[in-house]
Amino acid sequence: MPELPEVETVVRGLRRLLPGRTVADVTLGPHTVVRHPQGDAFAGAIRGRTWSGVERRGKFIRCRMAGTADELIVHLGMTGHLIVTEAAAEPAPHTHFRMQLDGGHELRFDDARRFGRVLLGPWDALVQAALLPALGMEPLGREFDRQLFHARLRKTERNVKAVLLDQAFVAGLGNIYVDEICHLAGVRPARRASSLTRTQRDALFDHTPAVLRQAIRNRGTTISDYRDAWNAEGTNQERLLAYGRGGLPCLSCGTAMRKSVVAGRGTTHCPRCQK
DNA sequence: ACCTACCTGGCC
DNA sequence: GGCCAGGTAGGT
Repeated sequence: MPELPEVETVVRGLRRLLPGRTVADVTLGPHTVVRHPQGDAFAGAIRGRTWSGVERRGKFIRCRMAGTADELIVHLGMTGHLIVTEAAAEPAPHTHFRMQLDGGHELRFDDARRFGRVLLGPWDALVQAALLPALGMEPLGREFDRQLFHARLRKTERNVKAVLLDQAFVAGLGNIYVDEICHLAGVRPARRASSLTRTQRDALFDHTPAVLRQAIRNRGTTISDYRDAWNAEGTNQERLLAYGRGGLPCLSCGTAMRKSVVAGRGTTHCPRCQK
């Protein structure tokens, strides 16, 4: 479900409440969505702690706690929700943890498909232990580097879609926004990356942050499941040009958009505008 | 560098 | 009943 703009919107929502709140108690559901640490250590390390800040890295949410290098790390998978709510509110189905906060709120995680992941620990140590993946460039950060982008695309035999979906290359892109980026850049997702012109690579590089920033302004894309930290839907689905528009006319040229499978994912492109 | 599996729910 | 879905990991 959630890609970088949705995760960023959740993070901004959490920042409005979490910092300064203390965790009075932690309740875990029957399913083991917590990957690390196992057993009671997870709840024990969080109970009594006070949240300091909330950050995003790729599609991961990082909730920092005062006085420790440990942080709560949440990946929403396809259907996960990290939500702040009144403590009295009925929990959503498939709620996997609840954290009672001072002031009458709870931080809750629910995830029907259980593709999400929850970990606790220092970020770098978890990467070292291979419990977290090493992530590539942040597309909205200063480190998003044009030269590196060109070099990587030039040398791989994979298709453009697979490369852009690779979290070890650029962190945070997913199926929706890769289709949008390719459409705006005029590039077929199935194109072998090494066959692109310099101009096409530049267009992909330039449209990546633009597409993500627009989606963040629109508080994310809600197709069905996605909600932010305050259970609100996004509006970016009203602005999508490619994703979900198979068979519909291209908004640039009117040609019917084509749906296919690229890199194992449903993919939509305009056969006329995208080369 | 590909597959397939992992889950549930919604839609045809 | 079968197919599809915004996510990754793990095996080939």
